[in-house]
Amino acid sequence: MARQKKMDEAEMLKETEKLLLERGYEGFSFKALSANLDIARSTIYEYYSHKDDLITDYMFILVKKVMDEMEKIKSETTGLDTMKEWLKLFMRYDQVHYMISMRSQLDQSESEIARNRLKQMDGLHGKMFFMLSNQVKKAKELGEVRDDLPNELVASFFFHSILSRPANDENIEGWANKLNDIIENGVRPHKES
Amino acid sequence: MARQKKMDEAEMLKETEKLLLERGYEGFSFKALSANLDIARSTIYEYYSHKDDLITDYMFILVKKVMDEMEKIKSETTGLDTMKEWLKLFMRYDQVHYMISMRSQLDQSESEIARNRLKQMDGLHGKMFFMLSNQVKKAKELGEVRDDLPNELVASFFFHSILSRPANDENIEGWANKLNDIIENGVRPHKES
Amino acid sequence: MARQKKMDEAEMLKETEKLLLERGYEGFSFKALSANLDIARSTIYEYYSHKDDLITDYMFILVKKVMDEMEKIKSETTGLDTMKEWLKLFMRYDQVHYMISMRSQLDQSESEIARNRLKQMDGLHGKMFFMLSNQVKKAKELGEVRDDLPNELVASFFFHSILSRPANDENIEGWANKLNDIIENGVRPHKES
Amino acid sequence: MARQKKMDEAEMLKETEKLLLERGYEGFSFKALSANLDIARSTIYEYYSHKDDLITDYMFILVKKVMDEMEKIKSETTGLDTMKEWLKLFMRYDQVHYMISMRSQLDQSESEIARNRLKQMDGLHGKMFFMLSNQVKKAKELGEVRDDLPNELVASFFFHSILSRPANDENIEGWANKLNDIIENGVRPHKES
DNA sequence: AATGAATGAGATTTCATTCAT
DNA sequence: AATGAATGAAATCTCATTCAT
Repeated sequence: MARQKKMDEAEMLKETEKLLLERGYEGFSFKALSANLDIARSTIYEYYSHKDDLITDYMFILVKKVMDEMEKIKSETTGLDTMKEWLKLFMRYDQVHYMISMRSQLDQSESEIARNRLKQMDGLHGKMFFMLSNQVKKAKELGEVRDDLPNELVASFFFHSILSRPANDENIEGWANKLNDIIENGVRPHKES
Repeated sequence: MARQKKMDEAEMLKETEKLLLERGYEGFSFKALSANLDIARSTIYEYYSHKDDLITDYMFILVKKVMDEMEKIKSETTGLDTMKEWLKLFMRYDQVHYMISMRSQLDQSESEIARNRLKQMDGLHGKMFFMLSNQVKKAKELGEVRDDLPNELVASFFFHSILSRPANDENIEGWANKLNDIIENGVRPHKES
Repeated sequence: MARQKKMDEAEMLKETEKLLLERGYEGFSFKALSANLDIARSTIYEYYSHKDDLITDYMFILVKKVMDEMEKIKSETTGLDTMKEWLKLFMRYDQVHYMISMRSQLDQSESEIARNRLKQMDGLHGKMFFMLSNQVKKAKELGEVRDDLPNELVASFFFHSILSRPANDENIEGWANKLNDIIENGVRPHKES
Repeated sequence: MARQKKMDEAEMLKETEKLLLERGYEGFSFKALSANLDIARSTIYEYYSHKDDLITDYMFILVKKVMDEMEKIKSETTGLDTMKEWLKLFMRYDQVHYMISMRSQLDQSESEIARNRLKQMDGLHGKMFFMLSNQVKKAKELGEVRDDLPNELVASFFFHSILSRPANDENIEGWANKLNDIIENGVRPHKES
């Protein structure tokens, strides 16, 4: 995995993220990366022997970070509150959605290391969804979620809802609340109101 | 090999869609396309002189088709019912979401034709969101949607909700109903129930 | 040689000249030609089965035309007067110089017909220079040209002098006179004047 | 095959010249060049990212070299003597004429670098003609050139005269003298002789 | 550790040319 | 005669990757 070298690997991953977001998998190249980092192209190979190794490494670290923060949040909150905090977390890491859409292109990678890391990532991803679903289950037990809805569907709803961005990105907190509100209460006027 | 047989352009677009979904923008190549269609690579250039021309043509036709069906549905239904039918429509055309994520890579296309078609597409896309938002507004007037939610946010919710797929894709109709139910009523148990 | 067809072959050659002058041998293509003539690309093949056949045909006809006019002028004038009239002729057909510079690229043509026509052209070309040199010889006999100059060199001087164009192309006749004056009398002031 | 051995850029330009003279702009290809240099085609792209970049680089260097030698000659001679030495210089660099005829094909080059270098070249070219004309003016002041001839026309005559090659290329010096003699004194016998 | 140099494989694209109608 | 359709060959160019220093 080639960690802890002298060259600032964190910067390398940061720049990788930037390039991936800007240009997508196809536009991402060691040529561009080395130019942005102002190092020789061949130097990157001292750290990652394949393009896909770097990309999957970046992706894995990203998902891992999200997971870790999810765990932390889970230990501090309960029920739908946890879900709401997770929602905010997903907002902060909204690249994840883009990376997921990119993932499929890596499936046929020639690098075994990359393919292996993808499997690990899928594992994490699965775990993440399990956590989400499980939290829904707990919220149901607390009476916070309707019993007639499949856990996975509700979980997925929280995860994808952040794709609905308001035109003006102003207030993250307010946006999170709105999203959460819709998911919890729906768009119909409440009966009693 | 079948000289003189006029190429079936519909088939070409079909195969284009297939390849784009399978491999993404980067993986899509005239080489692969020509192999799948069993024609010479250069033959494709008789129809589309740039790779991006073909891709944007496919995308435009796709969005147009969705738009047309949206119009039709709109003329037959009202209020949230319209939204629900649109939801089902989005499910049938769920490639649209993938294509949207691909769109950004086409921005710097060297083909002017492609760039123009992208502009047209953006126009259609804008119109589509306007229709969605407008329908939300009408639903509000019918008292079907809470007044405190921004039209665009609700619209966007309908559009993106279909990304929440149940594990087992069995029952499209059932799934659509569930999604719609969540959006309309939220995941919390109703107070009175 | 496929002459006398219904399609206006003269127009085809005219357009060929235009394209060759505009874009050079490399830029000339049946694709562009057919577009300019508003006919199908394949139609051109009814007249010329190879690109180089058309080009060499055009060139040959051009050189032939110049030759014919040279002959005519020769029959009407004598000595340096003939040379002067030829000079004007070369001005009217100044494409010839461009075509000559293009000629070498055709040497390795795959079309035997084209290679043969090149040989014919070279023959004409040789004949043309023979006529020029011969006329110089006759002018010498008339005492109009210095005896110490090689005929070929003087001949060549007349032929190439038209490449010296005045900045403002205004007056062709005046220009011709100036050129002729320099060739005949040189740029030094005359001793007795 | 000789990895790591730094490419000799001078040799690259030499071979470029050879190919351009042999085959013209159209016949010139990186494939042929790489074969002649016994390197991989892609290696050339490490030095010049566009075909036209290489060609214009070569051309610019060529014109620059001629200019520099012109300047040197100018500082050592005066009047028509300078012109005569320049004439010999043009003979040594007679490729220049071929390159000029090629120039127009580069006008629509897609490479901005190439287009820029063309502009620089045009600048040099303009300067060169200015030097020529200016030298004619000085020769006039010395009484060596007739006052009734436009400077530019005389200048152009010197420049193009070298296209008149004697059949047998034997004696460069003798040829130069003949050309110069014609330009200075004309082809007519002198009155007093 | 880092890098300059070189390369091979492949992608996009253009055209001359053929052939059936 | 004329044309629509298809094709093969080649050219330009881009990169991931290797290797010697």
